[in-house]
Amino acid sequence: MGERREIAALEGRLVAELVARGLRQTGPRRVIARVFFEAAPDEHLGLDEIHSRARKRDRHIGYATVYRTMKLLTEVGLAHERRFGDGFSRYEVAAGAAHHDHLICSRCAGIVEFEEPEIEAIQERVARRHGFAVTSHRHEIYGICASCQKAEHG
Amino acid sequence: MGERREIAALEGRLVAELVARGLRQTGPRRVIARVFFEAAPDEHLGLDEIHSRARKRDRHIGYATVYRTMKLLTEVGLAHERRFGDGFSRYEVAAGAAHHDHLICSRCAGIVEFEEPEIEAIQERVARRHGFAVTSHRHEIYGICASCQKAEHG
DNA sequence: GTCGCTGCAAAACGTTTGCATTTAG
DNA sequence: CTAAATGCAAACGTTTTGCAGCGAC
Repeated sequence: MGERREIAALEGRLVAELVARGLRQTGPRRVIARVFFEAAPDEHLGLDEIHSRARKRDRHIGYATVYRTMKLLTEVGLAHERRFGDGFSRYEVAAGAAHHDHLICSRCAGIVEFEEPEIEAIQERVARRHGFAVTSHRHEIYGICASCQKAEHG
Repeated sequence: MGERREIAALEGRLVAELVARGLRQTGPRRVIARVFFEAAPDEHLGLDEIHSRARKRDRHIGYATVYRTMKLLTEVGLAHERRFGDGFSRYEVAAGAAHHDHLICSRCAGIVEFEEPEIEAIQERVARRHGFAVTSHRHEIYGICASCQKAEHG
């Protein structure tokens, strides 16, 4: 699997960004970034979760450092901050490539990602019609997932 | 203009809901609902703004009452709560009819609404493919609006 | 030795709730 | 009269910041 390779690549990009900005490579940063990069692509971790996972590797890491590191990762384009309806921010690895959106189950909070180039195209057209230059977008579909639908009939 | 009529209609729906639920018609509720219903369709007021407008008509209205009234309006389906990226909730009159989404200018925070049935259709298809029963969605396109683009070249 | 980074604790933020009082029905 | 609604102030949960000490370079 290319997983290892991809994480290494992400870490490489981070190091490059740090150097380019005259910032330092530190233990906490490395741990937090790695926890984040290693998360399953559909986990969408919140600060709390990242913090607790990071602590398993270095007990001293503080919440504020997680916050600041994720902010940094977002600024350099390695992370995307998402705000679903549940009150806190979640982060996902910025897919260098295709953008994707989310299907969110209102019952079990499960999240499925999807890509739909056709929607992206239409959306680009809509924006142009209104004179907007698109920088990003967010598209979330809320509903009840298959397994929760089944459970409901029980 | 049908504006007056429409506000009256919305107020009527609210009264009907209140009666149906055994709730009371009170001064503060009337004022808050009216402020909300009278807002321009693209204003997307936050609690703060609704509160301050309501206070202009009744100095005694408290923030908590605005909060609870907007929650009520949301529950009975007369308001939709929106959370854009700016940290607080905004409300808009629930268009009984067609759903619409938002184009948001990252520079001036201006908001333009749009409807795109084609996107809705595709999205329905995507959800079905994943076994989801759609209940709602949110689609926001972020970018720079025409006038901010011009300003930028200045 | 710098200057950035860290952890802690505390502030800030919008949202939400407990409670004593007021008021619609 | 009674239960619902109100305003205030305080509690919440999360995000953000101030600061003294620590550590990368």
